[in-house]
Amino acid sequence: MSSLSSPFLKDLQDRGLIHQCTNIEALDQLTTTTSIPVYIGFDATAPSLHVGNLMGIMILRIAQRHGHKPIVILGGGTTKIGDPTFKDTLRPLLDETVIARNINTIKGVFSKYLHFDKALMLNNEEWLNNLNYMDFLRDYGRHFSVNRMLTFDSVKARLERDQSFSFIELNYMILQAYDFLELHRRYGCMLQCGGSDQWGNIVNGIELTRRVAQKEVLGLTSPLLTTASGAKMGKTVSGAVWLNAEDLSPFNYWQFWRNVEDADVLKFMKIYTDLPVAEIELRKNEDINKLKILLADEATKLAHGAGVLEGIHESVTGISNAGLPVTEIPSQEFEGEGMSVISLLVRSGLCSSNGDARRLIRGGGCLLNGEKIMDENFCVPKNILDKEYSLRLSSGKKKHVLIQAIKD
RNA sequence: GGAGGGAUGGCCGAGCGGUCAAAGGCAGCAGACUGUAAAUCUGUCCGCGAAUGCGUACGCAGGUUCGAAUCCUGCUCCCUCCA
Repeated sequence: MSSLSSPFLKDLQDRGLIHQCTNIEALDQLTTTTSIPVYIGFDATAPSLHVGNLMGIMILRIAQRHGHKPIVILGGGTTKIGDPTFKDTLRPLLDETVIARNINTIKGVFSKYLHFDKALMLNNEEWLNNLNYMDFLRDYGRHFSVNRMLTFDSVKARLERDQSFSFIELNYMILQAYDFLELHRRYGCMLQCGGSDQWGNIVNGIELTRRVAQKEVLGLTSPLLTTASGAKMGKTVSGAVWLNAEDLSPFNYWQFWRNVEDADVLKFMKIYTDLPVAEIELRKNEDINKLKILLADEATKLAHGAGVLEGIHESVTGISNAGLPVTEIPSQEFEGEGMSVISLLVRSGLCSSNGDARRLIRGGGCLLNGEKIMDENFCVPKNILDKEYSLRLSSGKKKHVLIQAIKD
């Protein structure tokens, strides 16, 4: 890949977001001279998006910044089928109403990252639902070579598994290919992006468009990201790192970025923040913890708005508890004996069971307003609550919640 | 269609009538060190209980036995070899 002239592609390249392109010269020329619609598809299998989806979102954001037009496809139609790509088993087929509800909430997440006055969010159900099977087979099905489909790594991987690979799954890639063609027809879409695992699916769409519409559309994939220690991005054991405040508090989102491994900091800054690459390069020798805070701030700002940062900083430095996730407890529960810490740990979600809470306390990991609690049976008397009627409960030094007593 | 082998805790994997809530490893959680990093070390790691303990759990359903993850019967799913 010699020198690129398109600012958009240069930006992507500088940020390490380019893995493969079907025709980089053509794309470079196209994006240098004109503004094009760029599409990425997202699954609607969950009610929100998580950090694993964030790279795609950021690519669209960068595209928009350079004057191109992002098209977000929420795969309402394709989600009904389930992407078999590199999966070992058939995914459970999701109920339509669940998918519709998911799409609705996902829209909210997206609007934080893209300006939809100059971008589109579409549900591919719009065209997939009305397809007539016979017509579809005759008009499009004949352009797909099964021999060829079977050569794709994603399919090969699936065939090598012992479990059966059903026809419905083989159709996923056909429908995704059709999406691209349809987007080209309707909106002049020229480029589909995706993770490198989407290469085969993207190429199919390009070929279909060439055969049916005699147009050359393009594909660009990004590297599959793992953390320095090899874990998949955006997945932790306790679950996905969600981008919406309902599923993951801004404080915990911030903590996720704050605790990234040293080796990942610069890479993540380039991918997950708006900071100019030049500035990142300039600052790369600064204190690593300062950089992590910068990363956390910038990433959190995008997902939750700059407004949450002050509270988070105060919570982290101990000035206040303003940014902590809150667990409300009716104040009368503190009457009499007081409220048991074990119960507070469980109710706040810091621990998964009473036993878990007990173990935490035994291990010296439970703190109440910064004071280590060593007695498993400790009960919080009412007078410990400060004037705000609240207290800070912590599991270790990174996880904190605010226990808020409420009067009824 | 025939012959064998297998299914164990989030994952991998030992156990093959009692001492098994089930070795070991990984992942997780907390502690120590550091820097809210990595590596390392320590503890912990089904639920309830302060605890002796109790309840659930070794693919599913039954059975034998004082007692079963371990033996028997049937079922489901997987693997290997032969046709």
